[in-house]
Amino acid sequence: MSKETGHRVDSTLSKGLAILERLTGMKSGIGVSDLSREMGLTKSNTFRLLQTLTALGYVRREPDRSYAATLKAWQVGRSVVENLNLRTAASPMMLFLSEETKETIYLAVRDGLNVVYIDKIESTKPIRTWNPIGGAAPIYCVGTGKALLAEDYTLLRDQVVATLEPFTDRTITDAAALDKDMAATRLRGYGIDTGEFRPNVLSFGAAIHLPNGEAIGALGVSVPDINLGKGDSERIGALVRHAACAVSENLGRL
Amino acid sequence: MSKETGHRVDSTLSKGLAILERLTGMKSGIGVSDLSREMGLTKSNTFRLLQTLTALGYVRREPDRSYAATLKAWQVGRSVVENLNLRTAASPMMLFLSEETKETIYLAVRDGLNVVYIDKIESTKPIRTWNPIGGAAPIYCVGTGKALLAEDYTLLRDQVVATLEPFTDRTITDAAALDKDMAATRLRGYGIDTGEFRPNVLSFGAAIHLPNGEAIGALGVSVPDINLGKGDSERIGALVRHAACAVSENLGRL
DNA sequence: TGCAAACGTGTCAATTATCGAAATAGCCTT
DNA sequence: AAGGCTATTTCGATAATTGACACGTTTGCA
Repeated sequence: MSKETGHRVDSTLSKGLAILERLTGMKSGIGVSDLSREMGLTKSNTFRLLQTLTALGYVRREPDRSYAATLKAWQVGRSVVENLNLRTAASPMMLFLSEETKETIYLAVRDGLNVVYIDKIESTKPIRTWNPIGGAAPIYCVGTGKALLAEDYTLLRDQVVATLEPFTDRTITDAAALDKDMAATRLRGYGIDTGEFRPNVLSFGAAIHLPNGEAIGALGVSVPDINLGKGDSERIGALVRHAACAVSENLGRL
Repeated sequence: MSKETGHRVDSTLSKGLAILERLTGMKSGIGVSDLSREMGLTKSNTFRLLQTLTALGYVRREPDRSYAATLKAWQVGRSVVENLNLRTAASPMMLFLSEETKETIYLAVRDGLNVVYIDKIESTKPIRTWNPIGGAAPIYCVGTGKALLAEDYTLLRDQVVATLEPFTDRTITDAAALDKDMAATRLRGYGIDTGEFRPNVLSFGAAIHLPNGEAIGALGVSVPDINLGKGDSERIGALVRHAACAVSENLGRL
C-alpha cells in the first residue's frame, strides 16, 4: 500500500532490508543461491548484502552454513516499543480487565492509519477471539482504533475517509456515518466495534493519555458476539474506559 | 571485539541501519540536521537515507515534521522470535541432559496457566515417566512450570492462586505455600516438583531467557522417585539450571 | 568410484548509484 | 522584512556497488 513517493530510494539499503525481512520471516536458514532467486537479485549481490548484515550482527551463519536472522533485529525493534513503556504501565489494568470480563484484552497503539497490538491477555473462555501480538487492524474498524481515531479526528479524518474499505457488512464505509460514530465515541468515552472488522467479533476500546493529553495507546476488549448477554456491552465499555483512565493516571505519576 | 571482518561492508546499508537503530532508541522524533550531526554524516546523506527508510515504512514523519521510527522494525524483529525454533536451539543441551541423567528430558513453553511440552527425549532407564509431546500440565505443579511461573509471578500469582487444585497429596493448594515455593525457586534458579502433579514423579525445570530477560521456555527433567538416590536432586537441579542457561546464551550470541 | 550439477565464495573492470557541497525553499523569531 | 534556522533539491565527480565470471567444495546420482 506504499504511495508512490517519486523520491529515489537507496537501493542498497532497500535490498538489504528486504533480505533482512525475508530472513526474519523464516523458520530456518537459507542459502545464498536460494535467497538470491527468491529476491530476484544476483548471487554476488545477495552474498555481499549478507556479508554486510552478518558484519552488523543482524545475520549469522548456522552450523549447516546457511544464513539466518539473529535476535538483533528483535532487540532493535523492541526498543521502539520500550521507549513507550506502555506495556508495564498498562499491565495491571489489563489484568483487571481480564478478570472482570474473562475475554481477550488488547493493548494497542496507533501506527499511521492502523492500530498495532503490542500486548494481550488471552480470554479464559472456551470461545474466544484471536489476534497475534504484532497484528494490525484499520483504525476505523475496531474498538481500540476508534478510540484513538476519535482523539485526532480533525487531523486524521480526511486521510481515513480516503481509505474506507469494507471488511464485513457492518464496516463503516461512508464519511457521514464515520463522523457520527466518532462524535458518539467522544461522548461515550470509548469506541465500539459491532463486528466491523471480523464478522461476529465485537470490540470495545478506550484511549490511554499522556499527562499532556496526547493519546499514546488504547486498551481493548474483544468479544465473540455469542458471549455477549443483555447489558454486557455497556458494562464492558465502562470497564474499558475506566481501565484506560487508570493507566493514564498511572503514567502521569512516573 | 574488533573482529577482522576482512570483507567490505555495503556502506549504504550499514549507515541506514545505524540511523534506524538510533531512531528506534529515541523517545521522540529528531530533525535531519541534529541526526546528521549525531551520526557524523552529511545532511544530504542523512536526508536521503531517511527518505529511503520512510519509503520502506521504517520511519515516518511526525506532525512536527521530525523523523521517528515506526513500529515496523518492531514487527520485523518480532517475527524473529516467533519463528525462533526453540527446539533447534535447545536440542544440544537436551541431549546433554539426557546423557548426564538418563532420564526423560522436556522442553516446555508456557501457555496461559499451563506448560505445554514441545519436545522431549525419552529416558533410557527401564522405569520412566511419560508425557506426550503437546501434553500440558498446570504451571504450579511441575518443574518447568514453576521455573516459568517464578519469572512472572507478580503478574500471574492471583490468577494461579484462583485455580489451585490438588492432583496428588503433595500438590500445593494454598497461596502462602506457593509464595514460599516461588521465592525458593527464584533463589535456587530452578523449580522442583516433588510429585505434585503425578504421584511419585518428581521433576526439575529451569527457564530459558531471551537477551532482555524474557522467559520464553524451560528445560525440564522428569524422574520417578525410586530412580533418585541421595544427592541426585541437587545434581539434576544444577544440571538443568546450567543447561537452560547455556541455551539462553546460545540464543543471545551474535 | 567417478562425474556432473549446484553451491558458496573471491575477483575485477564497468557503471551507476551514491556522495558532498552548495543552492533553494520554508519556517519561525524579531 | 530581514535574519537565522532547518528541510529539501540539484548536480557533477567519484567511489561504492554491481554482475559476470572464475574457482574450489560439496552434494547427489549413476
